[in-house]
Amino acid sequence: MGSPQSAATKTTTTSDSQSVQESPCLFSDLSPIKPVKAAHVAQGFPRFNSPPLVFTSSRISSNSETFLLKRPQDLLSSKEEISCNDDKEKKSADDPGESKKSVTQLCRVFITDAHKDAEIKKYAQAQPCSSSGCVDEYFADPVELDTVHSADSANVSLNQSSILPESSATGLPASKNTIKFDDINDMGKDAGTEVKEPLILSKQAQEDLHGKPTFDVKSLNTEEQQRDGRWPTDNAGGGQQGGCDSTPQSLSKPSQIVQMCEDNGENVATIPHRPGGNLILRDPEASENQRGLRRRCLQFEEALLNTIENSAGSLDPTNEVTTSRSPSTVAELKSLESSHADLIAASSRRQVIQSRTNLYPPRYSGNSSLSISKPSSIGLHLNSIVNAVPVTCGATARLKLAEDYMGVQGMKSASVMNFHSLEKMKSCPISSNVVEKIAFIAEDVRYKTKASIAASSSLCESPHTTEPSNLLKPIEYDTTPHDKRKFNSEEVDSNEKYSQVSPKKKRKKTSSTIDGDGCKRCNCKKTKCLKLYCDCFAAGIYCAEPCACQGCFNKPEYEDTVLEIRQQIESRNPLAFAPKIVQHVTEFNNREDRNQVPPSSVRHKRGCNCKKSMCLKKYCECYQANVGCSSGCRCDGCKNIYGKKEEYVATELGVTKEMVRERAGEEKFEGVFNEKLEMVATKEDFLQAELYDLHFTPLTPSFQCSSHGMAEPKSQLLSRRYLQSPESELTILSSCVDNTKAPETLNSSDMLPQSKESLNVGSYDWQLDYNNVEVMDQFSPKGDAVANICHLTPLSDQPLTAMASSTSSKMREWKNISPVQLSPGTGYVSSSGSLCWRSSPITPMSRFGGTKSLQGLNPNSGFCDIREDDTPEILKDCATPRNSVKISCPNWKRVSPPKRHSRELGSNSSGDLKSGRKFILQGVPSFPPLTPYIDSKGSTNQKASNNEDNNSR
DNA sequence: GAGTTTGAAACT
DNA sequence: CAGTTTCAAACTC
Repeated sequence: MGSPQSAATKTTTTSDSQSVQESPCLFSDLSPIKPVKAAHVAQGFPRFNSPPLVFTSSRISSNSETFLLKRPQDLLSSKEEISCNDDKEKKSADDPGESKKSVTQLCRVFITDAHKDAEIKKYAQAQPCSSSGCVDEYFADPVELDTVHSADSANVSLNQSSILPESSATGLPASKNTIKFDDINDMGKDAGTEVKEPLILSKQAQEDLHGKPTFDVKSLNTEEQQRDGRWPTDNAGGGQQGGCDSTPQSLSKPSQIVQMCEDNGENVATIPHRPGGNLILRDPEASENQRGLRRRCLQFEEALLNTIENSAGSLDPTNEVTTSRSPSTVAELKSLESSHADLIAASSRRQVIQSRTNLYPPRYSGNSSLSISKPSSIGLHLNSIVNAVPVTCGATARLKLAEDYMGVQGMKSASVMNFHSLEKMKSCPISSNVVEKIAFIAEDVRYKTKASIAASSSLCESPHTTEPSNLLKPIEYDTTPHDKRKFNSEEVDSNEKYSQVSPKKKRKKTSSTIDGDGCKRCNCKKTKCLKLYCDCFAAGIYCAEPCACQGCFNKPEYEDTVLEIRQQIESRNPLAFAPKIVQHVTEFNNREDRNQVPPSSVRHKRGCNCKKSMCLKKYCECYQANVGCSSGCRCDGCKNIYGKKEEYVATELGVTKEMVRERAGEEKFEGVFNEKLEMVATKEDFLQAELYDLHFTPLTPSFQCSSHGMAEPKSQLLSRRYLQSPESELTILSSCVDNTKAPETLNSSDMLPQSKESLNVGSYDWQLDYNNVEVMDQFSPKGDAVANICHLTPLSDQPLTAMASSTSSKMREWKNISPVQLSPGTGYVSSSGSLCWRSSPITPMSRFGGTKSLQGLNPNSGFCDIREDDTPEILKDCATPRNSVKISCPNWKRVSPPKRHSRELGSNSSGDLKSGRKFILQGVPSFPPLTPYIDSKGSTNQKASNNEDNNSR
């Protein structure tokens, strides 16, 4: 696929990113075109990613011009070196034996670097930095954006066009178009398709407006100049990328978001939405305002975006694609309305296309090297958050495109704020709740990104994002000295402490409550916010201003350390960061009558252990989450106002039995199965709950589903270890709940839709896959599991067919749900994010690499884990559920035996397992959706799976 | 705001 | 796996 020629410039440095060669071309090309991956994975991301990249590059360039240039190259050229350096710097990670770890670390490092870069950028912005800071908000766009590339010009042109219709259209010179085409050709199908329309449009526009290219030209020139100054060598790569990204955002972020949501499968559907974005362009004022917002968001987002892009190549492509497409559609629409609009749109597209073309090549090249790039995306939770934000935004925003657009930006900014400054978030119209959710999602995303990063070696995603990420990351990397990484160093602590010292500021009892920013306002003094004691850390978000923590390392600056610690914790407890609160959707939801998930369905995965508070105070996690106690709780004298443990158990049993019976009757399962099913059903509730959580918090969902649902009842051991941890996600749920205060019902409703969506996307097959995945996960929760899953690929399993029949109904129901819901960033992103997360560094990458077909696979990572738990339980219940559990228990990540294990397990209890799976599927319809998303993301999963195998081990 | 209580997280 | 310690939030005054 020839990494585009242009790309060669950058790629040349990396000459060999192994994976790059493989996937980069294809995927890179495809990814942009193929909305599937990109869209799925990164829908939310794309916006952020693209723009940030551009901006970041420009900004960064301002701050550390040379660094940026060099870094990308260096990074690309020699990831290994970087990795080595990182390792050295970071720690003792140097252990030669752990090449894999080093890789992951590298990825992380990059990510962290990206974050750091972002931070630096922020600082730079704060500083008088010439162009970036001031200009950004207003004129800056042109300049910074220009640096970014065509995107900027596009934006400018658009803006100007709105104001001065003439310039925009003509602005895009034919030469550019030609270039674009070339690049596009290189890029691949996506580019080509997109480009064509834009070209036409551009031609028309040109005809209409003949030469007023001045504006465009100027913008371009300025951009080029800046590029030259800043990124002499990297111009094509980073700048273009950024430009591409930027344009999309400006033009059609809303549309993109929508697309992201809807397009889980593909972009096509999204196109219609795009027009909205175009419409925005129509209104000069609105566009300008948006610009301001965008710009701000971008600034904050930049770093994150960069990372995101890297991580989620799919996203980038989607963005690009959307932009390209949107123009076409937009142009059409506009043609109807006004020639000016057409011209503008065309020009914008042209520019975008150009940027793409330019970008892609580099990206591709970068992709090859991308393994590195991945890290960028991953970055920290915060980064992920940022990334996630878009997704979440998409989810939330899907409802309101235009509004959301703004809101989304706000969200993004907010998410960014989490990391950097929450203040901006406030400006955003979006509710704090949304922001919180986003933040959580972001975390998930971040993990995804990590995974993607890990996968960077893997082909798929890397191509698109990789380059940008690489560029950014490398730069950031260089710029952001390793010092930060060494949170170990006391200096950092002291610094942070002093910096943060504003202790107890806000804390005030928001306690668990999350700020609009998503900040939990922790007050950690000894843990440096690197343990689960820290709400922020547990939630996967960076500590922010509101926090009164001392010596905090949970900051973007210390992403590396944060990631490392996170991994450590996850290694101990894969579910440590999974949402604590889970909702069972399965059977209740399955039935039409039960459309509403009873509030009781929401429960704490792990359950509380209250002895004195009687579950009537916030000491009780259940109470704190506004959920009732469940059978998983070990509390004494439970008086939880949201639901007593005893009550829950009683109802659960009754419900489960009924459910089992009905299904048994319907499905005609054997009596033996019925018993097992009952067991499963009880567990399923937990699982469902988990699934529910997943919807809210993609990252953990899988875990939730898997472990708790099934396992908790049986053995807390398994479930707990796997599922228990999930605070972050839970927080999301809790946050939602808190916000509404009728958390259960609301959440359930909300969650369910998402889950449904996800299910829809996933499709029945997915569910099956998940089941398999679960099994797999049990063996190897993380990457390995994924690989296994791939093999299993669910559908294949026959039992699945049976399952399908039973579950299919549920699935269908879910499917009935509007795809849009599914598309929403939340569920979608979250799922992916969760997956990434789980798999976290290791597996995630491979997953991403996978292709759509792999969908099931991707979800695997996250879902697999969940399913694993679930299935295991089920299996355990039926036959030898614990076997699976045993496998999983030891060390999910480590174990990760390939397919064999899963199958073996299945074979062990083959009949049982199958039956169990079926049941599970029925019970856990919600899962499929999630997985599907993941799958979509994971479309690359298959590939990723391959990579995962490599990466994982 | 300081001190106490509580239960989760971490450690052994 | 259980018990203990540590930790930070929740709570009280």
